[in-house]
Amino acid sequence: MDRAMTERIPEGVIERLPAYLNILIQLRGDGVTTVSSARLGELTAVNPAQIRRDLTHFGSFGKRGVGYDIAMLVERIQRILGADHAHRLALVGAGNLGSAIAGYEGLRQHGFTVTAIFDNDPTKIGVRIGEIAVQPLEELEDTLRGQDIRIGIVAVPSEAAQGVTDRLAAAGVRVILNYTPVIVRVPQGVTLHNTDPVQELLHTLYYLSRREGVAHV
Amino acid sequence: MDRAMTERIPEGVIERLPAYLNILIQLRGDGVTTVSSARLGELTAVNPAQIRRDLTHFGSFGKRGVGYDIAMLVERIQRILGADHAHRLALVGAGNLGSAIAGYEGLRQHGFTVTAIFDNDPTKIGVRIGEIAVQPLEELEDTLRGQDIRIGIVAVPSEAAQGVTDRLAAAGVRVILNYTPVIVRVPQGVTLHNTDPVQELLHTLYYLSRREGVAHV
DNA sequence: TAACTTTGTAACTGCGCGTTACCATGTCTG
DNA sequence: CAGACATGGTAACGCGCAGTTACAAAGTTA
Repeated sequence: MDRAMTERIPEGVIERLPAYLNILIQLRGDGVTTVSSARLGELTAVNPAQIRRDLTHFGSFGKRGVGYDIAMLVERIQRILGADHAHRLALVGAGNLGSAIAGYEGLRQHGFTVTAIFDNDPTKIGVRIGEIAVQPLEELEDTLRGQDIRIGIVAVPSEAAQGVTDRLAAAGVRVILNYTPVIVRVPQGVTLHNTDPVQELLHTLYYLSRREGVAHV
Repeated sequence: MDRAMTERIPEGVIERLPAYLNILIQLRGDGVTTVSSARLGELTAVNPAQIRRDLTHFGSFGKRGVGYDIAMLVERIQRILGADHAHRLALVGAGNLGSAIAGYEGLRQHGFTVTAIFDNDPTKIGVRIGEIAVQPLEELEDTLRGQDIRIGIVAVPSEAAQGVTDRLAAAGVRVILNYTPVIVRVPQGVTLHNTDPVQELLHTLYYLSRREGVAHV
């Protein structure tokens, strides 16, 4: 309990927790109730000992001779990540990518709800995506102040990325997911996460040209 | 250059190369011709010494007292990654996400061209996305055999992910990008890359709750 | 020529990861 | 009930990568 407050948690651990959670939720959906670190290791491609050690950073959740209770572990990981309560998202950009994000099933599953969508294309204003009507970009600040939104997603053309990011940060957003390939700057205290599909493609491309039979997961 | 064949390149290096490339192409677009490791380090948030050392794995590209010639460095990195020639992509799933991927500007910039799009929704067959008409899923194998496609993108609903992956792999695809949250299996020799936006969200969420002192675990 | 800039590279450190090992604790079988 | 078996918790070790510092070599500029 207190360990996470005092002890420094390695970055890699925090990166793996969502992967564990993802698999655990799938297993729970299949009606499985317990899982061993060995089995979880197969499913996530993580060393079983590593999984056990990762979890001990936050306490001791398993039962020896049995494994981990999936429902309980899901709850614990969600609590660790802060995914045990709902989070509102603001989405900027109502194009194909924005629509894809807004309609993404997985978001709701983890308690994320897109509650505001912005675009500066007049033809898109008022259009409903899911249950949310697209608002003009000018209303961004007022809307975000009214609601309590701390997470923003940038899915606009590259040239608009920095401007949108600045406005989100100024409006109190604390986490920004950038889906454009440009590097944007954020003020201190704002967490930025970049997701560029092309960079991932280029990365895997290296191994394609090497054609090494070694599996790369 | 030959070193890359004999020497083992650390995984981290391969991950950073696309980031360098991305910035370099942006700089080139701005008309800049040379860049120092210090400047490139600022723009990519990577330590300058690390950049220099990364590049020495593949040879010595810089000029002392000057820096790196951007046009040359772009070419070299592209060659290292295998992005110096065109790659055809097959896209499965013509929904919002698929459309976003097919229309993504950054793909063409790096020599990627979506040359086939598949979907099993009858209302989507024949619809053009960009210049490509959506084909029924049944034609996947024949189309891929005809063209020489080694990269596939899976942007379908979760329940269809494994099936589509299997068919792509069987049709000779060597690199698969999975945009669904489910874990799919691939045969030996096929490189799999998973991109789940929700997992990235959950990851950043951890730091959001820490900063705000929310109780946990 | 002299001062300055920047790369290439070596050396050192810290640390996360993978692995091994072993005990504690639970289940299962006969 | 007793013993065999399965599994988590935890410690210890080694490896390799990242970050840093340092500095000589090579080029530029004045």
